[in-house]
Amino acid sequence: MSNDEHTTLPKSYEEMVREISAQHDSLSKRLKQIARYALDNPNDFALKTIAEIAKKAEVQPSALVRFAKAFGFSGFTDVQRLFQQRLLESRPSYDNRLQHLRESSDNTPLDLLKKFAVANTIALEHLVEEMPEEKLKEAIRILSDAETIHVLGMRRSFPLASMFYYSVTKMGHRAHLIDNVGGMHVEQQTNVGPRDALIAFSFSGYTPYVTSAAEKTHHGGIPVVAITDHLLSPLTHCSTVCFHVEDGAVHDFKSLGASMCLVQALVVGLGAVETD
Amino acid sequence: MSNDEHTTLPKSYEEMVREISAQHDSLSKRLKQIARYALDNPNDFALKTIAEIAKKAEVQPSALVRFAKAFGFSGFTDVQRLFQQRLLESRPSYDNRLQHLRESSDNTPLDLLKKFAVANTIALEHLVEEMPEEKLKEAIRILSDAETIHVLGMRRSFPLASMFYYSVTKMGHRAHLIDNVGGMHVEQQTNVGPRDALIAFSFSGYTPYVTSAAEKTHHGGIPVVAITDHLLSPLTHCSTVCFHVEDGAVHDFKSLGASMCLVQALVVGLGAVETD
DNA sequence: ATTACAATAGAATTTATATTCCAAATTAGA
DNA sequence: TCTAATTTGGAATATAAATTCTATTGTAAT
Repeated sequence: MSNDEHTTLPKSYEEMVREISAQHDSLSKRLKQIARYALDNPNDFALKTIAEIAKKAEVQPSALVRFAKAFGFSGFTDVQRLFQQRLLESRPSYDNRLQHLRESSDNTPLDLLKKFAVANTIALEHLVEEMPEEKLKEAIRILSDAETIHVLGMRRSFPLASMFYYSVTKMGHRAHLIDNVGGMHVEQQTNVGPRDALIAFSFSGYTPYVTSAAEKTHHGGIPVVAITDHLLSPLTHCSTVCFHVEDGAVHDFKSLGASMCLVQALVVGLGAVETD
Repeated sequence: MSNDEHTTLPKSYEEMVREISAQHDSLSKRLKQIARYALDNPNDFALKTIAEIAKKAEVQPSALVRFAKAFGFSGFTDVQRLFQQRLLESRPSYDNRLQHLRESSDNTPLDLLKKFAVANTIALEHLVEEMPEEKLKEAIRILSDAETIHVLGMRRSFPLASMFYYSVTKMGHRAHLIDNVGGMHVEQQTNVGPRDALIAFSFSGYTPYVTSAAEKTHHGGIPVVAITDHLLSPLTHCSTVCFHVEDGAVHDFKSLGASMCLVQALVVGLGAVETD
């Protein structure tokens, strides 16, 4: 009659999550929808009534019951109990882990992760505080006016460049990534036309080619938006708008969190302008 | 007839507790009994039914309703909601902050920047809290044992892949970026040998090739470290270790801050192991 | 295209849960 | 001690929620 359980029925929230993720592929469309909702909104699953959950998840109440049965339960109530358990387990008291972290000298992987997270968070705060609104607007105006945006960033900056390129093309803007494939950066760069713009990323190492490319473009009267790490960076004086982003570092490894954030803001800001 | 409320009715668990302790002396015997039970077993009050609570507290169900009314509520259900809130408060819901953020008013460039910064910060907190130490260690062990680390990530994930590649080679580890230049990803992938490892990045779009490459590698008995965005991602089941990172998003544009952070932690962790 | 099968929505039903009510018990004041 | 007011227990009721059932829709195979 009903679903034969190929598997033992979950006894805890964790088991349930594991089971959901394991069975997910073999579930029907509606049941998948519920599975996703469960994982994304475990609190609702714990406290709301079937009717409420059904409404929010945009399914029928009966579908929730079927969901429960698909995992071997006798009804949804049993599933709900599992999700309630989760609320009871571990209510971690809020510690001042930021402070504690800085003092800790360990370098276990988890410690490193925490340090990077803190470094990034601080960098993000800085970024927002130091950012003059005018600069952002100006940069977006430049990029928006460009027929094609040429994107340049090597080595450490390449992830930023490729991300900008991906996002901005996704938004429908014409762009070109100077990736130096085949060592053809010179050829790639001669493509920059008078109605275009260049966005250049360069950090501490300052790959010479990036600097010289920005210089040449800037002197040619083509607008350059630069993202770099220091006022004394070579890009400061060969760009129309220059952002100085201090990314957090741990053991000399810069984390690009803040720069990424800026890139995204530029791209989305660009999108907002262009759909007006 | 009924209890005139000398006081405004509680809006939160904390207010309720304060009210209970304030009124306690003026309550009847049975109601005192219930008050004590409520303070000692707030979890029961949040999750059990009236009948169950009544039984455990050795009172009549109706007494619980009277208790609620004594504090100005229309029924016990309202009291229960307050006690449920408490369970939710202890796990601050990121969703709420994000939600609030998305709905917030303006979309000036500076606003967008702020939104991304907050979204990233939240994602970072999340990342750290949810990360099991074992997973990190396991991943680092796998990568460290590999003769060559093959790095795979397309489209949106390409920035992550290229960053991992850059950092890890900088540290002196042998690595190979599957960048699909010249459409040669198939050829690039056949290079993965039995003593190597694969690290794969894939998010929501789940570029099919990345999935299939991970599958093939995994089934070939070669260790796979995956970084993806959801438990239901196709990578979950074709990887030796799988990280689920929820990056913040604004206007559907995911910011890679948290993923970047994880990448850096992996790389530096790897460096720490290898210099031992 | 046709059939067989599985999945689904929504109404109908059953079950459970909360609330009300009132008679009985308790307490306080005279 | 007697009376009136208050509190209490527990059955009766009303309300809400979960579950089942069925007609309908969707889907895959022939």
